[in-house]
Amino acid sequence: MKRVRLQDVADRAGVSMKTVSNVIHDYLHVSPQMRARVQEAIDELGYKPNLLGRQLATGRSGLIRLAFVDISLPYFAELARAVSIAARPAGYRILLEETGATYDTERSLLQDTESGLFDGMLFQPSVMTSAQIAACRPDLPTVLLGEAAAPLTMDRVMIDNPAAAREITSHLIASGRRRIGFVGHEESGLSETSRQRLAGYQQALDDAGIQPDPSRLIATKSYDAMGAVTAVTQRLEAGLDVDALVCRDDLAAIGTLRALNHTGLSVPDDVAVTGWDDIKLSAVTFPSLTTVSPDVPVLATRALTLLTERIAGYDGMGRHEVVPHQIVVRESA
Amino acid sequence: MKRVRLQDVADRAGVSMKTVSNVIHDYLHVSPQMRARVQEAIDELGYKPNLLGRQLATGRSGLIRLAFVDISLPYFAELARAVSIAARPAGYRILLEETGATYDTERSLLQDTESGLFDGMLFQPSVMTSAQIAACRPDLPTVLLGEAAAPLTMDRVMIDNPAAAREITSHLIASGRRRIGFVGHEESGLSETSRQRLAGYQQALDDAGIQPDPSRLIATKSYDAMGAVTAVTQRLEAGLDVDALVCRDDLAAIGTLRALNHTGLSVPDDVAVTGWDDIKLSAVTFPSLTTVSPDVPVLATRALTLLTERIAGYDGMGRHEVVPHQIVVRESA
DNA sequence: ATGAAAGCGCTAACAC
DNA sequence: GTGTTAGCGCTTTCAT
Repeated sequence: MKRVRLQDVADRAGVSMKTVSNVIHDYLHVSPQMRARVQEAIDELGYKPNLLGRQLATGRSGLIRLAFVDISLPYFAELARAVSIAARPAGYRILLEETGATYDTERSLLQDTESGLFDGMLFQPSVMTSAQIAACRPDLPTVLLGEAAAPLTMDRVMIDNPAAAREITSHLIASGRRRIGFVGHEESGLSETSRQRLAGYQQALDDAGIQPDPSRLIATKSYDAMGAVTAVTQRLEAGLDVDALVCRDDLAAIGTLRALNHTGLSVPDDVAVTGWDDIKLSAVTFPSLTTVSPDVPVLATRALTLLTERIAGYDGMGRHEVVPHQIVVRESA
Repeated sequence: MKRVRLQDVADRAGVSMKTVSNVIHDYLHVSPQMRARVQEAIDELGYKPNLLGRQLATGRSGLIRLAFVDISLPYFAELARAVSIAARPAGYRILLEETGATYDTERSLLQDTESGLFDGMLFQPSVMTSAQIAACRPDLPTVLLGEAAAPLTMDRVMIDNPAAAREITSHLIASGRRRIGFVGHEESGLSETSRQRLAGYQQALDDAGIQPDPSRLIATKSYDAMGAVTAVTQRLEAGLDVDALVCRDDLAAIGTLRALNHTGLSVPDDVAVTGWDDIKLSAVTFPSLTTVSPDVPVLATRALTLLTERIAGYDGMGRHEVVPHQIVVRESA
């Protein structure tokens, strides 16, 4: 069975392409009998509009590029789901793009050598700095996600990281912890994310008159939980002295949980632990994680709204939106 | 700055569109000086080929639809990553589609009312039966993923579920367990996946001359870990008598771990636990999970190869491929 | 080795 | 209300 085109349907129904197009798009001013006749032809021929033709004619693809480090990191998987759910009613589909946290890949997202495929992009940078991003001036409508790098000229949606870090650290202090460490920042090349969370962590200590102790900072080699297992275990064996650990994200917290358990320390009795992201599994670890919970559905919705406005032609300065977060208190702290 | 088209570049360089096109596609027979002149025009104008035009002209979009239940389930996130990595060198991009495990959504994937956007589809069904899928006859080249429903006419890639279930259950038996339960199948409407894993589990018990005990089967209300926490906790409180639990997947196992810990039972001393999928976190739980590890990269690669062949026009019977798996023994069993 | 021109399938402005 | 027609930007025979 060969391909059926709009013209074929028109011929079959004895009308023009325009009329068939009207029927397909539920255009108002079509007489019922005409509509029925055309619909019949569509059904008989099994006509399916070819989206490539439509896209070329309208100049819009209905595709949004969603780019971040790695879909296998639970936070990003959950983010992708939220975005994909929010995109559907807006008539957009999501095309997945992973950067692997390399500069070249991130840059090539902004400096695309081809055009037309995407109507817009949602991009959570991880290694590019604000200045580098600003220098690229993507010609695709773009909204940045997360706390990393955002030039004033571009839209961005995030949660207030320093505030959240301060809150969750204060929660630990309020429960009597004093020897509070931090787990999960990069060994070198601190990301903006880590920087902001560390800043909030330190601020909370300062607020409470606690002297921050650099020996309680535990960097990791990778963003997965294993990186934290290795790093924390090693530092515990070296005599790390803490009664609480603020982790950069839930994966680091899960790794930390394992390292502590493995060393024979009990959570939260010996050491309290907090996470960040509130990934689904954080409620099921043992003990379950006290964590920072960003409102991901709102984040996705807002980002998509801003992007839609850009696509529609809005050309003003960058809007930097902050969406809500909360501290979810569970067993680990 | 307005859009630059192929014709603009051609005008600028004083050549025809064809020549510009040749340069862009690294066509062999172009004189070096011509190539240089055209390239200069491309650079000066900042020309970026419009993919929509190309797609319409070639009839191929370079897009593959990847459809499964829910990207926020770690196994699917890891699968998506593997597919997206395998797709890149083949020149394909991945468009994400979640079915939410509903019949209507799965069906609408196969009965698409539009065409042209995708060159092919990778689809892991979860609720449709083989007969239902066969009845739909998608007109898009399609390869099915996973053990669920696959008509003889369609390609499919999976691991040998009954064998793997039998192996991991036998591993428990070999380590002296006898009162072995199963966790994580659906309360009603057993999926093909659960059916096959239960079959292998039962086979292993039969092999060892152990009488399967239906009271040791623990169904769950959802595929997330929470479903297992609830179900297992409840059954433990009701006096469940087991020394091992084979879980349908790692999420169920993680939930089971928590339920056991919470009840004061130790893993693996009191109860051994096994998972399925070898998601990244299964190495970091405490205790870490003994689990079935499908070779996901190979699965993704093979699926993509079969799909590429279909796209290229292969029209033979369905190929049903089995990719390797192994039992990864960790602390939990 | 390069150019001319006919599509790819659909949309939308304009005419009737 | 419905038909005509000119693109959308690129590829691709077929000439030259």
